[in-house]
Amino acid sequence: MAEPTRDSLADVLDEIALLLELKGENPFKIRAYRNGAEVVRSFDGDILQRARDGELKGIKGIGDALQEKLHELASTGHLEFHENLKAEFPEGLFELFDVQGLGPKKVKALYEELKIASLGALKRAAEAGKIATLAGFGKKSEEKILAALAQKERFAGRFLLAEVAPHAERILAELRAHPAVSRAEVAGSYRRAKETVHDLDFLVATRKPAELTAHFAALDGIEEVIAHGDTKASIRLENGLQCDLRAISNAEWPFALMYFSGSKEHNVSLRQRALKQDLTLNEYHLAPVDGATRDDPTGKIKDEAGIYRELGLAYVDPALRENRGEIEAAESGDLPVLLEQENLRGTFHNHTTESDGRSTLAEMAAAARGLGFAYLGISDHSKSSFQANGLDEERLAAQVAAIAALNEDFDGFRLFAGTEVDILKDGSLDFADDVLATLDYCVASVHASFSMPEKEMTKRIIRAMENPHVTMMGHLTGRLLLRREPYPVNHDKIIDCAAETNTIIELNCSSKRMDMDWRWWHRARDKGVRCSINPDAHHVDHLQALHFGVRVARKGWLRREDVLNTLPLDEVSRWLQTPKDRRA
DNA sequence: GCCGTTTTCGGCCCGACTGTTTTCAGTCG
Repeated sequence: MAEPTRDSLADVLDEIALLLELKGENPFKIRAYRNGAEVVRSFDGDILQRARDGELKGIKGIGDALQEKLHELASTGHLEFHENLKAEFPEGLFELFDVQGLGPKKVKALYEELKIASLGALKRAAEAGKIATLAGFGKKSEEKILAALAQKERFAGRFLLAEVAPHAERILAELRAHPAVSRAEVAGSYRRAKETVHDLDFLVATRKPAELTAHFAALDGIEEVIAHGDTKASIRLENGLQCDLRAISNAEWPFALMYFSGSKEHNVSLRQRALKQDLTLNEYHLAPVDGATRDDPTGKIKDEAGIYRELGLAYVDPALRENRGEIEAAESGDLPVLLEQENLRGTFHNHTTESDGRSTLAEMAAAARGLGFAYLGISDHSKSSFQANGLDEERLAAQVAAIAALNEDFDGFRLFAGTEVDILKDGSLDFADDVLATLDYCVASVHASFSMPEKEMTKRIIRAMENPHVTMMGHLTGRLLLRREPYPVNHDKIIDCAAETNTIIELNCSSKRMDMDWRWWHRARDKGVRCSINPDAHHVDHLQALHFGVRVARKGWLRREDVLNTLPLDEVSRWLQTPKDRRA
């Protein structure tokens, strides 16, 4: 078995939860495993080492049983309890859970009654009409299973944040235009700025809910109406994106908006907090629990901030609602003042037609000025990236000269000459130091030899960051969302190295990257690592990605002062000219 | 399986929709 990691520990706990569900175990026990997985994922510290050392005492949500299991898992790489559970069911059974409408009870019935343990077997049984004969299933269930399987084949089921944005805005505008709607919003993971979303959750405040669900179910561009009731409807767009609508009253708005914005974990935490004050929180109200003598605050709450206030908390921005410390920070008054899009003064890491971009140097400069930026960093590929038409030393020198010539004519705007230099297999760079020294800055990225063990890849990247000419680390894990897994790196070590060497880590906000992942920024920030929000633009239109970059940066708790490209031109110029070991 | 300033036992967040039922279980969010 591969070396255990934080994620593999959490994944095993989640898998145990699923297996216990299949066995029909106590639902609260199942929840304890799920909760434990979440605690492991978001724990602030080296939980892997603590698990190895058997030092997990005192972590909320990890009791005696989970402590022992995590210790066994971290120190030996496997868990007997887990292995035994797994042995009770065939491997393929797990993929059945990905079919919409199938939960543990139905999967169990399909397996026990019809010996179905794979998507293929499920399809064959449905087509043969066998499923409709099962108790608890009927003709409709069988049709739904076939439809869900077809849908699964056509669409991955998740979408990039930037990809769904136009649909979200279009539908939102149509809902707001309806005369019976007083307020409308997109809630859910879209509002929380998750890098990928599974569906869009719309919320409207109206006195005529049934009219709105009907309006929603009749929108343009719908492939299928999945469900349509008096207060709730679900549709699927032609691109496969599922959209849900909830219609509620004006008075319920703040409660519903909070509820449907999630995350689920954030909401659960708030509910538990409410219960300590004898209050029950749901999508309709924040009211006294049965039998409590206290007053009902529901009527005086007009917005989400009012709910937080009633619970003794500062307002929590939707991007932070992931139950990763934001509630504690809201209680103690330590929530960050988050970065705003208008704080950005420029951006680094952009390509031109000189390598694999589709806009020229002059076009990129004009586009950046059009957005009101004071500077734009150009960083075309280096020679090893021959697939991307990377520049050699000679072409790079010519580009530096071309940039200098353009800068002659600018007033209050500047192009910075840089490179996106390849980090070679051994951690050395594709350009020699004396070449890098001729540039304003340097982004270093991995573009080849992805399949290395974590240790080696981490060493490779650290060696690059230790170079005095490397300003920032580009797309740290090389992931392509929904397409390519990240290569394994030790984030903790890289963050520590970035802090020590004053190397910036990029938040590459190309919609398919969003790399480094938002989950790591809070920790990086606390260690003093600075971020640069870069679109990795290969066309003038790609500069728009910065909008989503800012939203994801906010999700990573980043403030204006944590982000290099919020500095005005004179300060950022001075900063780049200061030798790396003397930069603040 | 976890947790505790009402508790070391008895709670654990909860409502809408669908389909298969004839009063409700399962799934989803």
